[in-house]
Amino acid sequence: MVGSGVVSASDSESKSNVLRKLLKRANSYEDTMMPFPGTTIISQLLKNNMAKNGGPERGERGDRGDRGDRGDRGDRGDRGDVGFPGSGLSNASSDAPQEDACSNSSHDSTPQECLSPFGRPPGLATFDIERLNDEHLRAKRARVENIIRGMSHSPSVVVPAASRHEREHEMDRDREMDLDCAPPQSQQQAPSSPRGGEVCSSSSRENKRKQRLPQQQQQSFTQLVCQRKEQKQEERRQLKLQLEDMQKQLRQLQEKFFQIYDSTDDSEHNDLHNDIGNMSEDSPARSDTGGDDRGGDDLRSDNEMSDLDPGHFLDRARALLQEQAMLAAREKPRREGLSRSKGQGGPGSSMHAEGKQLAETLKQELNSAMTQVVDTVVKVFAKPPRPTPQQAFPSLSIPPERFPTTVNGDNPNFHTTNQRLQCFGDVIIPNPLDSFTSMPGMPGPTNDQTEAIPLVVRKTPSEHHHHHHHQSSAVGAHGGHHHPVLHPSSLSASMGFSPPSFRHPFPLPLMGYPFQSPLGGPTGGYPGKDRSSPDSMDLSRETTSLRTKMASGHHMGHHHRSCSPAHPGSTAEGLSLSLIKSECSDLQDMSDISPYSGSNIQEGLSPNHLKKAKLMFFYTRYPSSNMLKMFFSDVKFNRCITSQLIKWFSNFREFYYIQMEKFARQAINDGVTGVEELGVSRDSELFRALNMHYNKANDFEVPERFLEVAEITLREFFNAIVAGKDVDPSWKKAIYKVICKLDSEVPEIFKSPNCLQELLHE
DNA sequence: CCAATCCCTG
DNA sequence: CAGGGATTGG
Repeated sequence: MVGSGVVSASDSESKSNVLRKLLKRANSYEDTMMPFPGTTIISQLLKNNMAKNGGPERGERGDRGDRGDRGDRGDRGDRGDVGFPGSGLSNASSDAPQEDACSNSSHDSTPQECLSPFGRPPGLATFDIERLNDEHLRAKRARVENIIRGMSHSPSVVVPAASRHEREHEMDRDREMDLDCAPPQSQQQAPSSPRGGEVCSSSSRENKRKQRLPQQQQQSFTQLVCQRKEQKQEERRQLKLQLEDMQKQLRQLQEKFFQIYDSTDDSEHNDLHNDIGNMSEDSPARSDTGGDDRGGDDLRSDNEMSDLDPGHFLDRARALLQEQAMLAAREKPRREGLSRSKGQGGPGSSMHAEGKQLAETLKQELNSAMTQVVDTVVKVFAKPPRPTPQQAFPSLSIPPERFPTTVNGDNPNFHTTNQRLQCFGDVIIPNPLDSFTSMPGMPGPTNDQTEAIPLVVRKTPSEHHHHHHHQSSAVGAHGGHHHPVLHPSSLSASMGFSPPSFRHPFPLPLMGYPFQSPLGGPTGGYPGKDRSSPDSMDLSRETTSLRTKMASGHHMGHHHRSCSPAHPGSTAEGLSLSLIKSECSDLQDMSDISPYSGSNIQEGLSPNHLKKAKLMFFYTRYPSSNMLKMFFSDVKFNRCITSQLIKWFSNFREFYYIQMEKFARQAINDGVTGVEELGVSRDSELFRALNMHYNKANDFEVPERFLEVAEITLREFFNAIVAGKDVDPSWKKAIYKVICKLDSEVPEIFKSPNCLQELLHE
């Protein structure tokens, strides 16, 4: 567990780092910082500030996230199935991608960037003016920024940011592989459910979180209550840790700020410290040991924050930055000719006064913001654990006689703990079992009835527009449902128990494919990743998509109750955590109530998916199912979806080869004698035919490699026909074998659910 | 046995 | 493209 000792240690470390970083300001700091989940809001804001200032880091963005993450498909057999599910993920650092795989490298709309919790505030445009001639201020701001950065990396994080980021990648890869290879989980039977296939079941992996189970587990019912209480306290403790970190950072920011502006008014300084100290009276060290019976404390400030949400907080912070900018701009003319280095030696008094004023404002704003954050967090945990009238914790509803006696030899605590944890930490993964049942080779009752369901779900244009609206506005500051500060990914990042799915949302495809919903159905089983996009917390989007799915539902007729309106009070809470919690309980209910809910609301493949698949065909003719899962990570994969995608590519190939054969024969009929005369260029008939099919709108630049492959294929056919091999009924198979080795890497951008927009926009 | 593919049809 | 039967390979 992250103890206070760790915090202080990294704290001192950060301070020393600060000095070093002040000296050598790395241009690339944005890269390392951007994807760091623990980045605080302050540093985010400051970073945005810097970006607006036109820092040199602008050009480096495209590099991020474009690294060919995967490679090594050469040895894949002519059958696409590598049999090793994780193979597509395994070679993180290997080969440089092939030439065309880089065609999108300069594209700078990586998922990470979309994740930036808030857009550039329009008000900061004033920076553009001063940016031209105010070197001093920029340098100053840069220093502040560096300070922040130094601090933001340290608290409660023992691992250096960079390696840590890498490690999370690794972990997730492992997790995915585990997921794929995992043996069938013991399907747990909820007492109320006639068939238990989709009832809440957590893999033991997700149970890594400290399982401190008391010894007297025989006191089943009351014991469970106690455990839950402890869990809650544990989480609260973690949150407080995080809070303290933020406070620490704030304090350091204050100090550095004073240094920079040479404002050495100690009284105010101390005031602020006192304020912060007051706020953090619930110190983590204390709650670590004590921990019980402190709910009253947490409730104390509930009423102060009725209208509070992180959006508000962001607004305030943004206003703060604007204020800073204004002050600095006014200050600029006076500072002309002043000594540039103003470490501790006091420059002019006017500057002093203004700096002081600025410091005052900053402190106030920071203070209030901090207070709000604290209150918000506290409120979350003061919130009753059962937000919905339905049963949020199925473990509690299990008849008591079930656990005390170890029936069938399995540990009763396993179930209950899992279920409980699922409702707590792993709330983002509503039903992990669903991920399992969707894997190939996983026999599951939930898959059976999906067989005959039409797979392409066509949404109405209005709904489409709706989604777009949400997407575009999601980046903005309309702060209702976006909670960058307390977003799970940033929260859990510094917590000890981060549930797997909270981690590293960045390099992975985000949710929100134009027609698709982020969180899928009630069990929303994505293949174990990418569900931490801020958008995925968007309540209205979620409900919309649910509604969409049900409206378009092809007589999936199993009546699950509508879950759209079923987030009581979530918006009022304005916090993703609570939102998730309530959502979890809802999902829990779904699985408990409706035996078919597991695969009932399935995500169909939209026309856009088809389009994307066609474009992908330009790169890969024989994608493995695992590859497809990776590139269509926004669909809930089950047997049908997989089959359909594979069928698509099979159809693509069919058409492709038919064209090849046709044109080869045509060439022969035209008197072509040698393959040298056969070429495939962008204006050849063959290419036009192919492009017509896979890229009808011609809005995608077909990679050069595809032309080469097409040419090779054409020549293969030509040679085979000329050689008279076509008498053999299976003469094409040899050609297939050749062609299947010519697949190239699909650019990373295709993993993004929004890749169509990004690809076709260029 | 199952997944992937081929082949054909509509 | 989708469905469906046949085939193949693990």
